[in-house]
Parts: sequence; C-alpha cells; structure tokens
Amino acid sequence: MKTLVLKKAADLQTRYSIAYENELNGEQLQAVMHREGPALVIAGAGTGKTRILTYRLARLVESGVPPESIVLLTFTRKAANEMMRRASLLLDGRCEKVQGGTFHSFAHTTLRRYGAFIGLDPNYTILDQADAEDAINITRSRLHFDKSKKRFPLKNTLLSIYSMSVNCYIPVEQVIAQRYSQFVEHSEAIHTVLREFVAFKQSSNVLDYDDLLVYLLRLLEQSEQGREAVLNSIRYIMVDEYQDTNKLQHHLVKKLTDVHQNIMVVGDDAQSIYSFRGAEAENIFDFEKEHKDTAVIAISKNYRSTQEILRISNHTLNQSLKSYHNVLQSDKNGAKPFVVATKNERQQSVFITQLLLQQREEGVALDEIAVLFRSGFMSFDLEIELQKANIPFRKYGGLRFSETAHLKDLLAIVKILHNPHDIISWHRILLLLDGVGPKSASLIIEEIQRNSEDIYWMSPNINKPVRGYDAILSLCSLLLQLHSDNANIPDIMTKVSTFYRPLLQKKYDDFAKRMKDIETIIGISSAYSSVASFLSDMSLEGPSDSINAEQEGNEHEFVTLSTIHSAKGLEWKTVFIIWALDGRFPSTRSLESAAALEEERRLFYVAVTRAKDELVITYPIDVFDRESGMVLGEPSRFLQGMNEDMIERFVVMEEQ
DNA sequence: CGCGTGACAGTTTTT
DNA sequence: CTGTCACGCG
Repeated sequence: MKTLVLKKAADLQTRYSIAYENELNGEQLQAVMHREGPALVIAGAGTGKTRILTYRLARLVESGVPPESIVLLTFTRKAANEMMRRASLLLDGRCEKVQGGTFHSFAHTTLRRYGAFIGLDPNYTILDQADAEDAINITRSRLHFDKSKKRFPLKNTLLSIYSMSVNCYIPVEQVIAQRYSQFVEHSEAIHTVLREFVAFKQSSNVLDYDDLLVYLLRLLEQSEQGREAVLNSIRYIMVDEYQDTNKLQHHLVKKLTDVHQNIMVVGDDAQSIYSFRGAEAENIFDFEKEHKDTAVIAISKNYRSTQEILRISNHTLNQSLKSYHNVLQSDKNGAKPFVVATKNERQQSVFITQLLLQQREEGVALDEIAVLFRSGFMSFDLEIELQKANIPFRKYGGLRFSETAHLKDLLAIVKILHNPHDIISWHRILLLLDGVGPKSASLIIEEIQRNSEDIYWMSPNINKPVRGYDAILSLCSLLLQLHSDNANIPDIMTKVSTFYRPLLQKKYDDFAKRMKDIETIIGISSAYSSVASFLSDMSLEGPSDSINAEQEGNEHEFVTLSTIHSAKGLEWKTVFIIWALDGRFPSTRSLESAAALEEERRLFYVAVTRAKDELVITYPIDVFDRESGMVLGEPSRFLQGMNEDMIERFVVMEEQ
C-alpha cells in the first residue's frame, strides 16, 4: 500500500525561468502564450516580431516540447541566425536543437534524409542561379535553339519564366503571355527548352533552388512513408515574414501542418518586397481563410523607432492608394530625420564617410550604423571611400562571395568529385581547359554519360581531340587522385587550387586578388568535415558576409552596408539611406507599373523603419541616367509632401 | 574547331 | 560596365 501525501498544486506546475508577463506587452504575450492550433500574427515593423518568435520558442521548450520537434522557417539565413542567437540568450543551449533556417535549407536537410522515398539520389548537388542558367544554355544549344532564332530570350529570362511558373503555379505559356509578351511567338519553343531543362537536371542529379521546394512537396504528397517520416518529427511550425512566401511555399506550409495544425505565421503586408520572386502578400490573408479557427493577433506598438522616424514611415504608406494594416506608434522621441542633397555620387560618398568618422568620434559604435541602398552596385563608390578612410565595413547583398566566377570554377571541381553526374560542373570545367571548346566539351560529356560506372577512368577512352587532350588528361588524373585519396577538405581544396592556378592566371588580369579569395575559401572549408555539407552550405548559405569582411586589423566593429532586401528584420541606431534619387529609388523601370511602384514604396518603408534613433536620407543630384538619357536630380518621390516639421533639409557645400 | 576581336544590348532585389 | 553574339583567322 502506497502512502498518499498532499502537495501544493502550484508546486507541480512547470517552473518557468522567464518572467513572460513582465517582459512582454499584452499583445505580444497573447502571441507568445498561444499554444495549439493555427495563429496569424500581424506585426508591423519594429513591434517585436523577433521577440515574439524567440519568446514563444523559449516558452514551448520550457513547457517540455522537445526542441527538435519545432520548425522555424525564415526567409533569409541572417534572420534565422539572429533568431537562434536571441533564443539561446533567453534559454541556454536547448534552443539550438530547434530545426530552422530558410525554406530552402529546411527542404535540403529533409531531402538529404528522406529524398530516397521519392527516388532521389541523396548525393545531388545544388545549382545556384548562375548554374541553373548555364544548364538552360546547355539544353538550349543541344536543341539548337541557340542559332538562327532571332530574339530568343536570354538564359536569365528563360530561368525567370521557369521559376515564376513553378513558384506561382502558373503554366509557362501564361507566364509568357502575362509578363513576357514580347516572346509570345517563341512560347512553344521556350516550353520545349524548359521541359528539356527539367529532364537534364534530373539526369545530372542536380537540384536548383526551386527544385528543393518542388521535391519536398513531392515527398509530402507522393510518398506515404516520406510524409510520415517528415511529419512525425514535427509538432510545431513557425514561419516568419509570411508576406514574402509564394504560392509554392504557402502550399508547402499547409502540407507540413496537415496533421497537427500547430502553425503560427508572422507577417506584415506593408513589408512585402519579394513579389519579383512570386511572393504574394495575400497569402497572409488567405491563411486565415484556409485554416479554420485561426487566432489573429495584431500588434502595432512600435518599440524600435522614435516617433519622428515613424512619421516618415507612416507618411510613406499614406501616400499609397492601397491601405495597409498597421499605423505605427511609439513613445520614443528624437531628432527629425535629415534629407541631404549632394552634388554628385562622389560627394555623397565623401559626406557619408565624414559623418561616419564624426559619429565614431562621438562614441557611436560602428556596429550601430548601417548604410542602406536599393541595389548592390550603389555602394561601390562608397566602399572605395570607406577603404581610404580606414573605416571597417561589411557588405550584405549584391553578388555573393561564392558566386564569383573563380570560386565557382574551383567549386565545380569539388562538385564533380562529390557528384560525377553533375554535367553542369563538368561543362564549366571542360570549357576552362586549354584547347577545349563547346564541341569537344559536349563530346566528352557524352562519353562521361556512357561510362557513368567508372567515370574517372574514362580519360584513355576519349577520342583524342587534337588540342585539349593533355589538359583533359591532367584533369582526370587530378580527379582520380582526389577520389582515391580520402583527404580532408582543405587538402582537397588545396590540390584543386594548385590545378586551377594556371588557368586562373590566364583568364584574369586581377589574378592576385582572386587567388586571395581562394585562400579565404580554403580557410572556410576547414570548418567542414564532409564535402557534401561544405558544398550545400556554399550554395544555400554562402558566406555573403566574408566578401569584404577581412579588412586589415581584426577590428570587431564594422559599419554595415546592405541592400534593403538584405536588411529586412534588422535594426540599427543610425541608418543612412543613400541614392534616394527619383529614377534610382524608385528606379525608372518600376515606374511603368503601379504594382512595381508600390513594391518600391514598401521597400522604402522597410528602409526607413530599420532606424531606431537617427535617420539620414541622401541623394546626389546631377546624375546622368543612360536608360532614359536624362539627368536625374529630383529627390525620390517618396519624400514628396514631407514638410519642414517632419524633416530637416540640407544641401552639402564644399567649404571655401 | 577554338579562340580572339569588335559591336551591342541589357542593366534590381534572393534562395 | 559585362555578357553575349557574329565573324574570321589559324
């Protein structure tokens, strides 16, 4: 007989180490405490979206939900990292086991594990955008659409058409009719090329970015075993930046939550800036319709910015014909934002640099400052100026480190090693070799496809092309050696780079600079223990940050330069928005359609709301625009209608 | 067939 | 400013 004892009921409840009630406001708390079933959180900029997600994560974990059964999907890798970092600060290491990342990286991890259920060889390699374009070009020339046809769309257009079709569930013909009407006459041919492109990827065992999502969906829909395996491991899903999901992702989320319905999505319709990639802000509102009994929580109290900054952002949205959900309010007050005209781009760069030096003098940490711009190239001139002034900076957005031609060349060899069927990489390398052109390359590739069993031994079988034979032979012997070596990754990389070095030297004038990048990537590679994870990280979460990270000295502090797209979800004490020049931001191209202009407006809104305390908006006048043949000199139309009690206007003059 | 040359068109934003 | 295309030489 067991003895019965009395225990205080309160003592039996789970103990929480975080005082949720004290650290969150009412609306936030409601979202954080939400437990089962679908929830939609509409949270304006700076209202503590990340805070809600991290606290809810912590709450679930504290309540005993196994962290590995929670999936957190975000849009950019940086946002994912930030979230995990903040969750770990709240709650020891337990949050590290949470599955998380971008849609694409989540899809990749899942497919590596369970892809076999739908017949996917787990050794597939991932094509980045340039690789996918190359693949399209290869198919195009195989089908002989490259010659004779006048004005056939270029590879990047073909890929956009394909991608739009896949991500939005729109048939190719319709995409062409709607968005690329100038190519309607080639509609059928385009479709043929794209179908062949799909087949080509399959036979090469490669997946492009879109395929990652498509195959994951296929796994969930077409394999009962696959579906069970994936769904059994997930109990809670949270999706950040939901306004940036497209149809395909929307659908994927639905499939992932079919069983338990424990899905929380967070979004802000005013921050939808990815429609060029098929994102539909309507997904937020469809979500509510599609999931029964969705708890809807709207949050409008802003904690980030001063009221002066919010007045600018609210004004930006008010100028629109559309109406957005949130009008932001804040208790904080500060200085009026500055709008500054400079004579030209040069002066803009010099001016920003001066202000940065001044801020540093005043004791503002460089980490607290960001310079934001519409497009990657808009910071080139400033970068030179910052270098001269010895101000350390890090640039986000624009061309990625691992997307530069020389690193792609190098990685292509490693890719072949990992996946010998990767014809796109073979093609890339073969064309690099002396005396090998498109014709011999395709002959060799045919040979490779015939002898797929012992692929590295095929070299002696090649019908000698007159010129390139020696080069091919040496490539093959390198591959053979690396294949049998079992070396570690930096070793492999070093050997590959020794092979590549003379080719690099011949191809580029700035050989030395590029060689340095290669050293850098060898360094990065040493952190990996498997070729597979090294390669997929390079394609999915490539070190975009290392592109300008290694300034002299090991300063920990740096100014952030970033495209607005890459700055989403982040905040700084002081934000500069440069190139706020009508014709650049919004760009002339976006003036043709109301929807495009609207997206630029939201983009401007995102930029403004990154600032906590200080906002400086600059624009150069007297800029020649090649496209229109006009001189641009007016401030962005988004600044129109702002009077003197909203902003201070300045003109930069040179001191006599 | 490979490769250099010159003309010319297109030019965001991300995974 | 860069990638792409057509042309013609070796």
